[in-house]
Amino acid sequence: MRWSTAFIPTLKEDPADAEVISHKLLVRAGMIRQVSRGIYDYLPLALRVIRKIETIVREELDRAGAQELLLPIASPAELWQESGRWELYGKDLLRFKDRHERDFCLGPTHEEVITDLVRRVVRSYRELPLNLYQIQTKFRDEVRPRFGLMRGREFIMKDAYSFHADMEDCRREYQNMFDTYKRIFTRCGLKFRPVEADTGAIGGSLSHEFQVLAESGEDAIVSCGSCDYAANVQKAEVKPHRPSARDLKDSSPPLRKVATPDKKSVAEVANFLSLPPEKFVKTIVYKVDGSELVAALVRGDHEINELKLRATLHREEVILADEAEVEKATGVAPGFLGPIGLKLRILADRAVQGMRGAVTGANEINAHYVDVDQERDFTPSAFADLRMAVAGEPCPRCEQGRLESYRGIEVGQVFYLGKKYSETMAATYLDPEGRERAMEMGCYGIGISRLLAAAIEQNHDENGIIWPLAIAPLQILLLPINYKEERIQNVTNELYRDLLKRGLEVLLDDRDERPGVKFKDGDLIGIPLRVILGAKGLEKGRLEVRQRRDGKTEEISVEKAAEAIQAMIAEALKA
RNA sequence: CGGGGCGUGGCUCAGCUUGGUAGAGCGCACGGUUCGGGACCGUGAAGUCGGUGGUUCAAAUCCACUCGCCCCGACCA
Repeated sequence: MRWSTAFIPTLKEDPADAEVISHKLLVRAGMIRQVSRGIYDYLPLALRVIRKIETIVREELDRAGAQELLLPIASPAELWQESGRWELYGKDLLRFKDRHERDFCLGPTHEEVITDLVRRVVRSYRELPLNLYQIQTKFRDEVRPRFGLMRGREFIMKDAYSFHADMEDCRREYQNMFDTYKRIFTRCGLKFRPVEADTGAIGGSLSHEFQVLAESGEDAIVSCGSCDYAANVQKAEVKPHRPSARDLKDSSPPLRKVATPDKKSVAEVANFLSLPPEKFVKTIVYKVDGSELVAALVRGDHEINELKLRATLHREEVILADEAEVEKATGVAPGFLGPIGLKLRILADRAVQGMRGAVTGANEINAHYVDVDQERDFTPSAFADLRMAVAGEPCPRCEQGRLESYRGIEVGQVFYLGKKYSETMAATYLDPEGRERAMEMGCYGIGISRLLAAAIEQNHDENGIIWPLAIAPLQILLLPINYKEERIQNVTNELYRDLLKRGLEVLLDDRDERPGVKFKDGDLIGIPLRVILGAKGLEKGRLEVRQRRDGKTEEISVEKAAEAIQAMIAEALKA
C-alpha cells in the first residue's frame, strides 16, 4: 500500500467533538468519520483492523466448533412479539414500517431470529448441539451514544447462539466459549479480565463479561487481591455482615426526634447533625411490577443495587417510585422517610442489621429520628444483600482477600440462557424417548468495533496509537527520508516488493513530505514496525528498524533487511 | 426526557457583549528556498456565518422558532 494514493486523511488537531482518547485518535489517524450521532464511516485503515479482529474471531470460533452464518438486519415485529421483547425492549429498538405498513425493526441482537430458524429446522436430539454465529452490523438506538466507537448506535458485533439437548451440554459449551474468548482476546494483544456479570435485557441466569482494563471504561469492576473472584459491581456480592460484639453490647439512649428543616439527602442531614453518613439508614421506595410499593433500607454511606433488590424480590420490574406515589402511600415526601412506623413492606441490607445510634427519617416533614436502635425500634421483613460492593471490603469468596476496583470496557459477554427463548418461542426437539423438550440455549457476543476502540484506549501514547501487532492495520511502515532521491527510491522500492513477496503487510510512505511530517503521521497511525531509509545509512548499506511501542531502534544491513524484518514479525506474532 | 455548551472556508478557532458589507493558524493550489521529528518566503483559491422567520436603513452579531452536534444527568430521598 502506497501512502501517496491511500485514503488516510490524518489530522493535526483533535476533532472538536471527541472526548476520549480512542475517539480522538481514530479520527486523527484517518480511520473513522462521524456521519450522525453514534454512526460512523469506517475508512480503509479501520476496516483493516476490523478484518484482522474478525479473522481471529472466526479462526477461534471455527476451531471451537461453531459455524458461521448470516442473519438479516431487519426482522419482522411478529418474532419480537412472540418473545415479548417488542414491548420490553423499549426505545433502543429502532422500529419502522415497510411499504405495506408492516412493523419491522433493525436487529439489536438476534435471539428471536436465530431461534425461529433453528426451531423450523431441528427436530431431533441427534441434530444437537449447534453453535451458530455471525459477524454483522447491529443497531441499538441508545439513549446516549458517546465516546466514538465505544458506545455507538450502529456497531459491528459477533453474536453466537448455541442450542443443546440438556443443561449439562449447554454448560459445557458455555465453558467452551469462555475459554475461546480468552484465547481471542489474548491473541488480540489485550489486557482483559473475565468478570461475573448481570444478565440484563438478554435474560438468563449465568453470565460473564470480558472487560478490557482501561481508566476510561464505562464499567466498574471489582476483583479480589488474593483469589480469582472478579465481578461487575452490578453483580458483585458482599460478604455477609456480622454485627460486631461491641455494637451488640452497648446500651442505646432512647429514640429522639429532631427537626431537620429542608434537609433531605444523607449528605445534607449528616452535615446538619454533624454525624457521619455511616450512621444513617436510607429508606428508598420502589414500585414493584407496576403496583406494590416496597421500601429498601441501606446504610447512608452505601449504594443500593437495584439488580440485587430485584433478585431478592424475585420480580421482573423494580423501579424507583416517584414522589407523588411515595407521598400517597406514606404521607410524607421522600427525604424524610424512615422504617419506624412505615406502612410498607421493608427489606433491609445486611449492613443495617443491628445498627445502633442510627439516624433515619421520621416519616414526618422536616424531621428525623436519632439514636435509632434497629433491634429495638424496627424490624424489616427480611435482611438481604442489597448494596453495591465497594473497594476495600472483604472478598465474598475467600477468607483473607480484599476487593480492588478497576474500570473496564466490556468487549464480550457470554450468557447461559436456559429455556428463556426456546420455551416462549417453542423451539423444541424430540429426545431419545420421543418426548418433546425445549432446547437449552446459550449466547455469546463480542463487540468488534468496540474492541477496536478498547485496543486504542489501552495502547497509545502522546504521539498516537500503538497497535498490538496481531490487529495492526499494517505490520510495517517503510519510511524513506527523501523518496524523490533516486538511490533511496530504488532501495525502498526493492525492499517494498521483497516484503510484499514474503506476504507481509507494508505501507510505503512515498509522499513528498518532510521527514518530520512522515514521522508524526507514522506514530499517529501506530504501525508496529517502522523502517527508516535515509541517505546517511544507505551509504553504509544500512537502514533502521524501530519499534513503535518502545522506540527501540536497531540498524540492519540493506541486503538482509527483508529477511530480518520477516523474522522480527514472525517472532513478534509468536509471542 | 431534563440541564449546560457549541454550530463562522476542509480542520481548529477568533469576531457576537456595544449591529455598519467576514478574520487567523493549519490544510489546499502555484512558484522559490529547504529536507532525520508537524520548515520558510511569496502568490492564490476557497465561507448561503446550521436553517427559517422577525426587528432594523443595515444582522455572523439582537429576537423567536427550528435542525444538528458535544457534555452532564435522567432513580438513591
